[in-house]
Amino acid sequence: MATRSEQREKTRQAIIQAALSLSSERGLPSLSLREVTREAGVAPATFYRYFTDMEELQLTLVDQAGLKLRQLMRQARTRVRIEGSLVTTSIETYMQFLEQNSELFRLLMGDLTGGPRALRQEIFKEKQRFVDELAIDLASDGQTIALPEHFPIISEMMVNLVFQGGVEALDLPKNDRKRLERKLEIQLNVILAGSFVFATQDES
Amino acid sequence: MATRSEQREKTRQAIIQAALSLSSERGLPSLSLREVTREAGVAPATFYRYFTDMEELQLTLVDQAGLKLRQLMRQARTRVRIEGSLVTTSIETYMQFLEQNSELFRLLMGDLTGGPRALRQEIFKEKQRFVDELAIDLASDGQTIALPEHFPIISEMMVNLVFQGGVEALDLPKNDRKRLERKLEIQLNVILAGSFVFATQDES
DNA sequence: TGTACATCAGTGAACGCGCGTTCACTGATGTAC
DNA sequence: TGTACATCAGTGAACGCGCGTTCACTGATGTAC
Repeated sequence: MATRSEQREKTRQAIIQAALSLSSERGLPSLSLREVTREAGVAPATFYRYFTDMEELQLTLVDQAGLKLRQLMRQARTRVRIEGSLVTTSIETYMQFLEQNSELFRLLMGDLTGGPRALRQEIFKEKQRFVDELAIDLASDGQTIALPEHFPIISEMMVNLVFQGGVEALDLPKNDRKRLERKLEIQLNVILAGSFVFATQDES
Repeated sequence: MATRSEQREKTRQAIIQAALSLSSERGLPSLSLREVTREAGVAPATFYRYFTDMEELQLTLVDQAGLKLRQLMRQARTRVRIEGSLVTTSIETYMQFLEQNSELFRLLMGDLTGGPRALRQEIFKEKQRFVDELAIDLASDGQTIALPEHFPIISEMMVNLVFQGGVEALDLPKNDRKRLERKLEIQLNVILAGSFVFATQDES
């Protein structure tokens, strides 16, 4: 039935998924190899057919999370340019992603600040890529008015705030999340208003 | 020489310090009891004279970190009101604290987003207290102009951004930190400018 | 000050356990003819 | 299609190790008289 390579990929994903779902309760770094393989339904030794050690699995997870998030947000911002309100649409999309990929996401944020050094740097790079893309989109969308050198800075503000807000949202019940969405909206609008002021105040 | 209670306190602090300094390399949650006592120079069994388990030690560390940070920042903001520039002084003070207490700090941020649930909530409360205090200070300092209902929101923005920036600063060399300080300054000023706009735009 | 007793911070040995890692293996899938 | 052999995903048993926790103990500090 299943070809060898299909089966291989299936097992690989089972291990990754197991690590992901276990990591949402306790942190990634404190997961044991045996725990993960047990959750995945394979023998401990099987792990070594796919990863050299736990650290490699962690890096894989981070890559995967970052990739997925960036794809989704990029696409969201494209949609924004067609539909209208940048702020509202972006936040809604982000929150949707958050609900569907909460483990992936908590992992990304948690290890950004608290994990082992190597992991932190990897995640930071991932976040930076994300900020860069947003800066480009903001600069080219025509709605956002800011000093040219401020685009990377306000992008970073937005990403930091939305990410931080998002990760806090995970621990909240549904209706509190709506309130948080509105708060994020205000925050982003404050930033847009502020950057507008800087861009227009002293035109010589 | 040393009284019993002095000695007791000294050992307690040795354990706490050991956990702190070990936690900066790998996360708090993955520290073992034996590791900590080894680093502290006491027998494993001694641990139980001070804490019921590792979780209690973790909560102690978080409390301690939060307390120390809030004290320092409050005092910094008082100084601000005397000296002048809120933004510059606050950031400088914060960065100073960061350098002197980097472990304490990374711990606070790391477990805010990635640690076990109980720990996350404890740290979140700590951060919220911090945001509340800033909101009060901003509202009463006369320099900051914003809609009344925006004070808590912009306080949270500031705290989130500065905390996030700070924790990233820990991995940077000294001179890059200066650049980061300047970036944070711009970010806070953008927020202040933005909140000003909202407060003044449609006065009916 | 000196003596007898109480307190209690810190210990060392022991326990059972889950861990990461290795290795020779099994048996299903894939390939060559 | 059928047969013989190669590949290789997955395994089960075994290893030595550090872990958390317990317990009866030691000996210095504190207290009462």
